[in-house]
Amino acid sequence: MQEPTLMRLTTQRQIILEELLKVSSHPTANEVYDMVRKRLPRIGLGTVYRNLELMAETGMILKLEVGGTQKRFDATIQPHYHIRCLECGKVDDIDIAVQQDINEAAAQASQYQILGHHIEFTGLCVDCAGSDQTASIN
Amino acid sequence: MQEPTLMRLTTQRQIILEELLKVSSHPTANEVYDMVRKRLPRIGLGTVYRNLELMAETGMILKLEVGGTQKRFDATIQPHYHIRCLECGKVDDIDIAVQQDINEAAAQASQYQILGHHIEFTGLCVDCAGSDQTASIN
DNA sequence: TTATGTGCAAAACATTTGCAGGAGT
DNA sequence: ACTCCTGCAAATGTTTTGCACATAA
Repeated sequence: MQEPTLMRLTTQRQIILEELLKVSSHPTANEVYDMVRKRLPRIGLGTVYRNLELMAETGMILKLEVGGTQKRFDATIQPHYHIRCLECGKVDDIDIAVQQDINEAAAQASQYQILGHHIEFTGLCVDCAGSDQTASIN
Repeated sequence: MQEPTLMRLTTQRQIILEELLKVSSHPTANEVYDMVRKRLPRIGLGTVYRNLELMAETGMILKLEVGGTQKRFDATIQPHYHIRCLECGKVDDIDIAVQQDINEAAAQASQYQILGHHIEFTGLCVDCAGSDQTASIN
């Protein structure tokens, strides 16, 4: 008899989740690695990637596939949207109403089986809007 | 006196743009490379990357920062949204109305200077919805 | 003629993976 | 005990870059 495979509660996983819950900055895998390493100096980057991926698959956290070169992770799992600074790459939550109706519209406009959507705004954050050298891409 | 720097019309650029105009598949840089190489066998992948980036900066084409591991490029520059298959990674245009009002909402909800937004739907394409092994991430 | 662009190859990043030993249940 | 997980290091995949030569204007 095979029991269903369960995700073990390892120290590494606990601490990754704890650290992710502490911040609202949508860190990249490498930033999570840096945060976690302060408490678990011997953790490997591979472990961080594996666990972030696993936690995203099981719905404990969100993997943000926003623009830029790296994936980002978010412990806030309620549906919400993001805004990314084109200058410095920072990603913030943006509190506007979730467009519940557009999945329906999308279903009518395509052959796809719609599973969800994400809106990403782009712009300049307060810090970068001031120091005003025309935004670079990314 | 310095004339404004201009983008030279090289054979490579012409052909990259022509090939991109031929398709509606939002190819990755590597796919563009393959397409272009049939006509210009000695072109380098670096040249393709450099030119796609440059053409995106000047607004001739769109660089799509959608989910998945690679950036994609689109010769359709009118604002429009996309849908990505979670199973096979394909990206299609989706013809729903552009939400003109949400940039305004975003401006009120954040400190950012809003420059734009993009909506990415996720789901299963016709091919993948049929062969129904639970979608993998990406 | 000369600044800009190209091909090529190496470098730089981001992410994934194989494996031998370690730890949760 | 018996998997599943981890650290480490190597491999993979994507994009960028340095440089000597070529070419559009």
